Amino acid sequence: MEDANQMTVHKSEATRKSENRAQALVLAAYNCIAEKGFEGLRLREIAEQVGINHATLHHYFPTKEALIQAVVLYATQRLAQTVGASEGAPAEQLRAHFKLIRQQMQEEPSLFIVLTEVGMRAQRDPAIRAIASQQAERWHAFFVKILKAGIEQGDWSADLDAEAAASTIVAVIQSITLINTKLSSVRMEQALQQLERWLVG
Amino acid sequence: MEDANQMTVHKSEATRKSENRAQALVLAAYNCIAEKGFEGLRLREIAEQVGINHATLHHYFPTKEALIQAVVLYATQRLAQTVGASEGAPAEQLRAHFKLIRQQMQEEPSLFIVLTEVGMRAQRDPAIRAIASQQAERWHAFFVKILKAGIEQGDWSADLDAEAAASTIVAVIQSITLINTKLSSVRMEQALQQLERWLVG
Amino acid sequence: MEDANQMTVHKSEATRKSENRAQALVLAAYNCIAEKGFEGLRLREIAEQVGINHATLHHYFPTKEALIQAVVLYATQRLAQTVGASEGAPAEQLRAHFKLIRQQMQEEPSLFIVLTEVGMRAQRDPAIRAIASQQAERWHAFFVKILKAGIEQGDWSADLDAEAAASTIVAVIQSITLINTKLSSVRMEQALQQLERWLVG
Amino acid sequence: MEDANQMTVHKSEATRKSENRAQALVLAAYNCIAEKGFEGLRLREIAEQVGINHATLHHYFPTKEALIQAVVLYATQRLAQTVGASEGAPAEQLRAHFKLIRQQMQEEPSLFIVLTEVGMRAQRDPAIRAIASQQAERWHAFFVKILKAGIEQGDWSADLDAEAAASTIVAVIQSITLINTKLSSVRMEQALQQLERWLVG
DNA sequence: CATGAATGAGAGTTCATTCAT
DNA sequence: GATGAATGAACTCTCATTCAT
Repeated sequence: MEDANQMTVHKSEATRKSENRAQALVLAAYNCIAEKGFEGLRLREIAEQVGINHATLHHYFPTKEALIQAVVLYATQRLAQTVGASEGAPAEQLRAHFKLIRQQMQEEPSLFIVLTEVGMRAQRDPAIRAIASQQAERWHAFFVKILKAGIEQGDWSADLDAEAAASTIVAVIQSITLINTKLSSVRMEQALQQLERWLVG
Repeated sequence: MEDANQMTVHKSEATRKSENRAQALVLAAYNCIAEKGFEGLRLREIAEQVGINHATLHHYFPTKEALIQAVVLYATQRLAQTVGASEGAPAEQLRAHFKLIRQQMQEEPSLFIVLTEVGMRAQRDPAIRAIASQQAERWHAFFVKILKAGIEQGDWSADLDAEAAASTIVAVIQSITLINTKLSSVRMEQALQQLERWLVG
Repeated sequence: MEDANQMTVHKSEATRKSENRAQALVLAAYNCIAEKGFEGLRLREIAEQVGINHATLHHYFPTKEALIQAVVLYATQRLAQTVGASEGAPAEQLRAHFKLIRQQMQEEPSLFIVLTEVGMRAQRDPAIRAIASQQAERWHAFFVKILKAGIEQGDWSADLDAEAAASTIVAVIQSITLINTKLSSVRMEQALQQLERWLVG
Repeated sequence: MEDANQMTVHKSEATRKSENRAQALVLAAYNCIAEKGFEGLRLREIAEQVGINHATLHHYFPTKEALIQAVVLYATQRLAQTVGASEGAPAEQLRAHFKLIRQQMQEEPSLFIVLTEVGMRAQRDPAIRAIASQQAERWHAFFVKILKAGIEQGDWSADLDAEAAASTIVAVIQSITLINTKLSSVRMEQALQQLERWLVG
């Protein structure tokens, strides 16, 4: 521990600056993807936003792919922060979680846009799939755990298939930002509420 | 008259050949998008697959955008064919419809992949949004109609919000192909089944 | 003669239509060049303006070059119509001619624009040079004839170099439409008037 | 400090090399335009002449238009160098200036060819017009100044309209290279001499 | 004569990546 | 680490021309 700390402290000046810059690049790329999708991601633009030369970017991320993977990791981890913190009875947890997600969707819809982009890309890119599906599994497991606990405590009927219900929840949330017209965002809100009603009355 | 007719026939042969070509191009582009996404769509490749010079492609579709729009129209219309043909009692219709979609998903998952790509692109491209959202609305309306009929006939509780439930259904279906790992496709299957259970017991 | 006439008469229905169309194409090309220069001349556009298919254009003019040469001939001949019709005393003729040119420049500046384009192209294209320089010579000769007649009649000093003065006149007229800003068009008007003053007081 | 200076020197070496490249590209484009006009300007060819990849050209000039504007600036500035350096009495200045221009025309007729191309293009391209007309104005003003000074000193009659005469001079010079046949170049020489005779006897 | 279809050559432009400094 | 310069591969799109019908 001490060693690790010392090392961290020791390297901090150079390393932290480097990490900050890497993080700044990831953030800029993240925003760019939210706005224009992977299709619109340009390394020169990202570098410019962070205020460095585009060639310098390659010191932090050797290839475009490497930067993208960092963005994928960042996005999935941000979602993970939303997950897992809730407490209380299972039904209560679920309600709280839905609330958190609805908040997040309103405050920062870009996260869900990026996650959808990531999902599409994961279909084609195994490296990204590895990162994304791991996170999806974790999320799914989170819901399963709550649902099972709820079934045990009688919150839900023993007939409820926890695995299936968790899948549905994840599916709905994942599709939530797919279509972004005002009309559709109303639709998506309705969908989430309906899910809640089915599950937690 | 006969001559004129013959000419007409003659023309229609040429026209049909031309339309076939255009359709072949749309199909090739459709498959390409299913495989690699919009990001991986290359006009030269499409032309090559159809067996024509890439310049000839511009004879049928003046710009890449025009070709893409044709693909979007084709994909949404293919989905539309699945919708609407069902008969019987509302709950039965819904069940039949879910079955059709599950079949389609297994027989031709590419359709749903393309539709998701279209959904993403619709966020940024108004022309595509116009095509896609129109179709989404039609689909949503289709479910609302069934659900309302079912509520009237007592298939579902009067408490069920038809609009919201329809939104949920569309959301789940739309997200169904987002993650395509074998594991996840099991998940999506589960999600659809869960939906069915909630709705039609 | 009779034969020629008969042939002309005989062919007139088909031939005249054909010639009309060829003429229409030349006119359309002429206007296009006046607007956008040779650089902006597109066969498809010309054909469309005349209302025929672009492939059909090649029945009238086998190549783009052939059409351009026809335009060059047309433009130089239009200028020739302005030249040569004047009558009266030499100084009077010159004055009248300047007046005509000033009129033409105001009524149809495009002619002079096209002629300048032709002049530039003649530098590079021998076929065009042959057409254009022949006309320029004719024009120059026209001024020389007037000036010499005027010198004989005492309108101008015997010191006046008719050849040189004619060259100056042609040069000024040719440059007249080169720069087209409002300011410049004032300048060009001044230049013509100054020439007149020098020559005819 | 020395280090910093060295760095500055170092940088200037790189900068100078870069500027040389840019200048070389402008020169190559200039020559190309002189030979084939704007119509015949091909970026790949220019890059090849300078010995770089055509993509590298875009490092120096982001678009073709930018390169063209640089050529326009270069050509007008070269002409400007001829203008303005003369000394002595007005009539003498004018004579000297005509001599300079005649020299320049013989030594490097391409400058005048390019300037004419620029003039044509200025009609359609506002950005080029801004550059070119500014230079034309400067040139015109130069002649006006000389002529007015000459009128004051009695070199020319007070009747001479300095503005108009200056316009004529500019017009003649501008048209000088329009037609380039040997015959015509004799004509242009004559035109310039006639102008001189009218003005400075 | 007229046309839609097809083509080849080539245009300007983009962009991730590499490399010497 | 940082940078400007350079590159190659690929992109979409244009256009005069040809040809079968």
